[in-house]
Amino acid sequence: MMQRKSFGNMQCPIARSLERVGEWWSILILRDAFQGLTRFDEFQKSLDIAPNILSRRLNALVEGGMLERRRYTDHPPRYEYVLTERGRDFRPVLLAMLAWGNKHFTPEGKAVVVIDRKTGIEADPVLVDRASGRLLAEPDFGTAAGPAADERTRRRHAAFAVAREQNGAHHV
Amino acid sequence: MMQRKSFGNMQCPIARSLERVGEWWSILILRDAFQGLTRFDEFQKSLDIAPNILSRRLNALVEGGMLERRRYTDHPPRYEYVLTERGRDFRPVLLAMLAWGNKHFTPEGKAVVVIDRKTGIEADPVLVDRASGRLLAEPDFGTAAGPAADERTRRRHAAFAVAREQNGAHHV
DNA sequence: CAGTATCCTGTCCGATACTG
DNA sequence: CAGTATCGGACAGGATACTG
Repeated sequence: MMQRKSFGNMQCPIARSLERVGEWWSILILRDAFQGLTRFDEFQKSLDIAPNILSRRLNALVEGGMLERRRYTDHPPRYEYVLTERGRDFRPVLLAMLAWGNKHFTPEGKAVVVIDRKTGIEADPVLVDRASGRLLAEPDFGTAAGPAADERTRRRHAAFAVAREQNGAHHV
Repeated sequence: MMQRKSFGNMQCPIARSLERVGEWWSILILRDAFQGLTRFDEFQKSLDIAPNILSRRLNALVEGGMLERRRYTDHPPRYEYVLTERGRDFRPVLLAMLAWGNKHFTPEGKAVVVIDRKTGIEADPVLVDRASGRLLAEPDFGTAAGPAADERTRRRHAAFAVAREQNGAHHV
């Protein structure tokens, strides 16, 4: 009945992202890819995942454009899986999840942290606006219907859209 | 056999986060909660989700500490679901996913954007280190085994751990 | 309005065996 | 080493009916 993954308003970029990385393993595979893993059996050992499942997820990630399958030796033909630009762009999501997990699900302390590779000093990942450097926090920042929004999306974001259109200086 | 969600190295904060929000709907429900939705039927209409499934996911989110179930009227007893601090802290993940989706999966243009609510100007979400404000990008920043890392985690991050322990100024 | 109760289906995943 | 092929189980999710 469900022809393919389809969740509510498919215009939503979050829902679209989930179409690509919604499966459990996908995100962990990408995480490992950022660790530098590229080969089938590296992923398999790291994740302790059944080979058929790994194959399936890897192919899905390749098809989704997050990984590229590249032959690294000719005979026998051997392939490695490397992050594409799209895959690398997923990194902020991963780090945001890492920060969230570190804050809320590590009663025994942090097992993995983000560090400055030169100094070894731990970093504290926060999301900001690139131009202004301001923290992307409520209530200063919110979401709004974008230029390509359809009716339904626009209705969802009515309150913000108003503020945006007026482009005024009063708070909502 | 699989008693509960368990993926490879469960020390990893990303894997732990996935335990809580790994199901497809969970993230979309949180997204809607940030839109201000609080009531059962609001979620249901917005997501076009079966009521039993919504009930299941909502309860899981409450149990996981992301949402709080709060009685807002006594007779008849009515409840609303509001974000807890843990739930609100998930926002950067959502916005990072939004940014990723906007960059890669919107051939027709952006349907939803992050804006400054006062000015209506679109923001460009990027992840930085809170203290230094520096972009958390490769190769300057990476992940490393934290203080609570077990053997396996430490081995995974061997290269980075070295840099961290030496705390030196040379690059890896 | 805010769910619960049933029943059913899809598919993600695990286990295992096998191949170039 | 790098996968494919097959089988089976668990569970997320869908459809629908029903209740206070």
